[in-house]
Amino acid sequence: MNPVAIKVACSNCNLRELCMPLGLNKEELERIDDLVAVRRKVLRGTALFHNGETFKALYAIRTGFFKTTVTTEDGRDQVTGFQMAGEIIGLDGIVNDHHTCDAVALEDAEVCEMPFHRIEELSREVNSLQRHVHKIMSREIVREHGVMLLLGSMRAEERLAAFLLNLVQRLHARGFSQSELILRMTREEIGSYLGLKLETVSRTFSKFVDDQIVEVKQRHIRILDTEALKRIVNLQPCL
Amino acid sequence: MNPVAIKVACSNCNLRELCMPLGLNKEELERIDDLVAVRRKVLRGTALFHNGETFKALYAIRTGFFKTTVTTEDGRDQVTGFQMAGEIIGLDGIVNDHHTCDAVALEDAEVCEMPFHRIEELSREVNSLQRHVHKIMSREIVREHGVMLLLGSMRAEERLAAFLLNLVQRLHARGFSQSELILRMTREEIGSYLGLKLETVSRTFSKFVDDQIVEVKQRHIRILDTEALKRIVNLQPCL
DNA sequence: CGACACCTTGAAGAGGTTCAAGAAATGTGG
DNA sequence: CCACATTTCTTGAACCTCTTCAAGGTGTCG
Repeated sequence: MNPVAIKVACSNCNLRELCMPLGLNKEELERIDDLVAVRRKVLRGTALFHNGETFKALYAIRTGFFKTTVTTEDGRDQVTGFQMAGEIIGLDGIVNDHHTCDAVALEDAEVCEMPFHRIEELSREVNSLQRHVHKIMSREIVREHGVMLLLGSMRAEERLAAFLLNLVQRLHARGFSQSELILRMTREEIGSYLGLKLETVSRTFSKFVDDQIVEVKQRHIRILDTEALKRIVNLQPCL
Repeated sequence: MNPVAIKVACSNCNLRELCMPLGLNKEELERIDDLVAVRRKVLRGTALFHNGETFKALYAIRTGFFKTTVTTEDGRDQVTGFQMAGEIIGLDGIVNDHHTCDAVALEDAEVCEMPFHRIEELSREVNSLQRHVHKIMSREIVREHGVMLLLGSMRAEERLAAFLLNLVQRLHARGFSQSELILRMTREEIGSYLGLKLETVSRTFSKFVDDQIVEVKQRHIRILDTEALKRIVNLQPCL
């Protein structure tokens, strides 16, 4: 665990608008640069942090793709989210000074490590940073409400449709295609996130292919009919 | 919508240790008193705030019991949590300046309304308050991870057992019995929270009664065998 | 006391899981 | 670069858990 460390600057980072507040003046921007202690590379399959580890920093993803998972005493685990460039991970560690989930890179990744004590210091002085931190945490709470809704009340097809729409929407916001994507995770990981078994995920993909809603070649997905996916998500169960 | 408003002080509130940071000096305590704009009474069955309403404040529950729910376009809704005295609600509204869920009182309640701009102001100056706000939000994120685990990977009995253990533990922390509790919510609301139908909740209660794990008289629950509940939650599915 | 909301229980049915086998892709070492 | 091992994905069939539909019971409140 000796990460490659490179000194960097937010002020000329092209992801700034994703992970940092807008409308900062020059001086504030320079101070924000000091937030990032180091950049760290995280190889595919390795963890950025583990459940139980001491919490020291939040991480802004520069490149790559992560999953976060929680685990029960008896070894079951649940994927709680997939994170991509510009998103922040590590918020779970703040409460008890220890992380309560694992963050694992699903492809080679690079993150900006921002020591939390510095975030707290600086956000006392830069109001827009304070506001930003609050919004990021609130956004995560709201996202999780959505996942609870999905897990609590949707059927397999609805879950997978919602999942695909969400992924493609976030990718599109980052300049990628609205209709094509490459899944960075296995069927099993999708299933864990959606509360389904991997076979069910696979079968549901196959059903979507039959219905000509998507094309699936392994992890390469092409969405043929976005509207159909939206209809599936919003579909009233029966009446 | 013209709530009963009473001016109050945190400094002599017996719930202070639940909703406010510890170890404040006299001056800080006095300033924190100014956080609470008003107290508001919320009658059973009425909402403290609604989905879509402008976000202005966080609320600390003084007395009573709430549920929060999110709703889909097509009208399905999901209970995202039950909140009791000393807990904070409203965090969902920070991201977009609008609430994204409903908070409804399940029994007559009283809350302390804390305008969020004041919280932000004061937490720039009182470090322990800043830290406290961060922890509250992080705690909510971690709680929701737990719910995702429950919804994504547990079976009906495990869900209900986990639910009862969680409720009774929180009640115990507030000085109530470790073994007796009165449910403030219907079977349907429990079911919504746990991703089950009300009939399944009812049947699972009945099974627990058969197994002499609990006594159930409507909403009055007596836990006879806490260990059994814990075993059910931690039970490995098969192997 | 009667209306209404809430809860329980039964029987039938559906959706998802489990188990199993095979195919396709990926990685590894010679 | 190819053969082989490994991981990942797909598909089928049987099974099981939870849901749905239905009816009746219990409790509460005007």
